[in-house]
Amino acid sequence: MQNKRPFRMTPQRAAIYAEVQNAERHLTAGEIFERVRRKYPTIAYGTVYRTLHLLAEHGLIQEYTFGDQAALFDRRTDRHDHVQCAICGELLDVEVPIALLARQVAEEQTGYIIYDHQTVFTGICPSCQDKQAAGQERVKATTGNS
Amino acid sequence: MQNKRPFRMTPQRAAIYAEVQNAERHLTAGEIFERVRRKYPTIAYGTVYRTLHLLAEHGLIQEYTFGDQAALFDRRTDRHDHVQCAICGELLDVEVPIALLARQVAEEQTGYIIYDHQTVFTGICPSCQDKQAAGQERVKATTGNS
DNA sequence: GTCTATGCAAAACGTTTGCAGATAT
DNA sequence: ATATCTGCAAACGTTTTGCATAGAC
Repeated sequence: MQNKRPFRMTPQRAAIYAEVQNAERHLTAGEIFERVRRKYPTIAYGTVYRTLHLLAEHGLIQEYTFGDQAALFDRRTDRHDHVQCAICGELLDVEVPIALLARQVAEEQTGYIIYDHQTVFTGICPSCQDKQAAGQERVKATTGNS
Repeated sequence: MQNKRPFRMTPQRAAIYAEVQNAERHLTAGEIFERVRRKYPTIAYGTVYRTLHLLAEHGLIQEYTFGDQAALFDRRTDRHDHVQCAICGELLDVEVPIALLARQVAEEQTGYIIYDHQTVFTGICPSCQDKQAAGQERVKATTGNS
């Protein structure tokens, strides 16, 4: 099922892979490009994209696209879901064990053979909840509203 | 919560809305543009995009982006999930009633307040299952494999 | 010597935007 | 009159691609 053509782990590719592994969060290709460029100032955008897709094809990283934003790359290679804050955009991993039940329902309804799924929860993160609460206080303190 | 600035239902906007309503499946902005252009040959891409976003803001249609493909517009305005065929790309609506349980789990794990979610199931549609089966037959009939 | 990878630059793609003229209230 | 809407064209951000050079096996 996987592309088994031999591929070389060149220094550039290793650096790109390392950035994904060491990232504190999911990064866009552009962010990875910027970070890798610190060590390889001549690296090209095209190389970064080609490498990220190569790594994803070989199952070493995962690529996600949420909404109309730039694609994000994830060091995790196992299936998991995400929550995203509608205000600040923060994106977190989350484990929601509903796979079997949900897939069965989907298969029965459609006749498809389902082998994967992805859920994105949208909400408000704790930090933005606090900011909202503070905002409400401020509104109450001044006037009703205009 | 909704933009209540008055907006005019111009002939162009009505035509765009009608195409989304009458579509046999989810359409991209480009497809909607092509279809509306049959009646309004001078309509501009920009008008189509602006109108689709306007309609979505007012809750008259919904916009989805899956993977890195172009955004799709849906006449349905209620929450529902989707299955997509990994081979032919067909995209279908599906109803998977796991909302409350899944959201609770996500909220507990992250501290977020969740108010929406979207699941995309990936699999193989009945038609592509048949084609695959036929392909397997052909392979067996000729040789083991090269 | 042959195949693969890189850098560069241009192009492709979907989408958004500034603006002047047209249209509606 | 005043505000909104349209068409046009240019710009935008992301991603892909062609090609010549460089490097690995």
